[in-house]
Amino acid sequence: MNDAEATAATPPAGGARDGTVRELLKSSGIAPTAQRVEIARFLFHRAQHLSAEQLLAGIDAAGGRVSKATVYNTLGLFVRHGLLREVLIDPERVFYDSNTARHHHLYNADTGELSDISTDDVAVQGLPALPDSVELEGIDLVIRVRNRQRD
Amino acid sequence: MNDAEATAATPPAGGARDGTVRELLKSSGIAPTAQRVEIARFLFHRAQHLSAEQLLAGIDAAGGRVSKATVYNTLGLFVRHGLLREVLIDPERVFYDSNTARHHHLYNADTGELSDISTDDVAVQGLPALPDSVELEGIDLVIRVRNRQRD
DNA sequence: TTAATTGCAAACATTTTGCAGGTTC
DNA sequence: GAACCTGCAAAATGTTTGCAATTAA
Repeated sequence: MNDAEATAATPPAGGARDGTVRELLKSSGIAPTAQRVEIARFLFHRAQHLSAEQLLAGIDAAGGRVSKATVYNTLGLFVRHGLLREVLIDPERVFYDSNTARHHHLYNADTGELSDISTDDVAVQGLPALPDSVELEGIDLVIRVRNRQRD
Repeated sequence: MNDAEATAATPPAGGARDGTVRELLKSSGIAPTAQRVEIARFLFHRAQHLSAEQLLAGIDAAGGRVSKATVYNTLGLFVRHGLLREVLIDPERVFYDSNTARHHHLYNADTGELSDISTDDVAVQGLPALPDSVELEGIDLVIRVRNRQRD
């Protein structure tokens, strides 16, 4: 029910905009089809957090024409290729973060507002030594807050 | 498809076991119905991470008789009363952590194994000053790893 | 006996899938 | 023209809800 909205903090990882998007995709080993370019343009224009539905609606509103299946396919593809980061904050839906630089999140459960926190401000201390059998995939830090006043 | 399994690290928050569960519920302002006691016994017997489905299956296997609706109702109730903590790690389903003491998580995306990390080992440094309008609800730190070797 | 709780089944929302038609190199 | 993509609609989850029957204080 909450509307998670992006609060840009740092520029998009790839720094890709407009025509450059095609290059970004190619250099990531992704065939730059019309739909993928459309989606990438929308996503990487600025750092933001979007659900699949929000993305689809946004592209629609911008006059784009991409099917739901392709949106899901493409989001998964971008995540696998490291262009996008999944953010699991709301059990109802997955959010996709077009800022892939290392950073953390501040989430207001009441407003649904999701904002970035730089690792300069908040850091994780004392990472455990990982067994040789595994490798670090990522560190997800979410600071959850809510508006003051009890139920 | 992964099976998230618990790796106990610290004893259950309430330290409740057997008959004491009834007291735990009462002192939390929860009417101790047969089903809730059943669920609480199962959950708080030890620190663990369970999905709703796993909980239901576990109770079933133990000879208990609780409906799916009641499982979901009760999990939500326990979370609202602070007896349980939601863990959002897998977009497919919510996990519930019966260890409500402050701690972090280590998640192996390949095996689905989820284990606790003490705040003595890994700590978050430099919490931002929060505006007066909000209060801290919690800090979720997940260290994601996967087995070595590429796709 | 009045309010709260349970269980069933149906309803929901998000995400995935099968497959026919298109596109690309 | 062979492999890959797209879009539609249907299917597959996990979770919630409506409501009648049951239980509890």
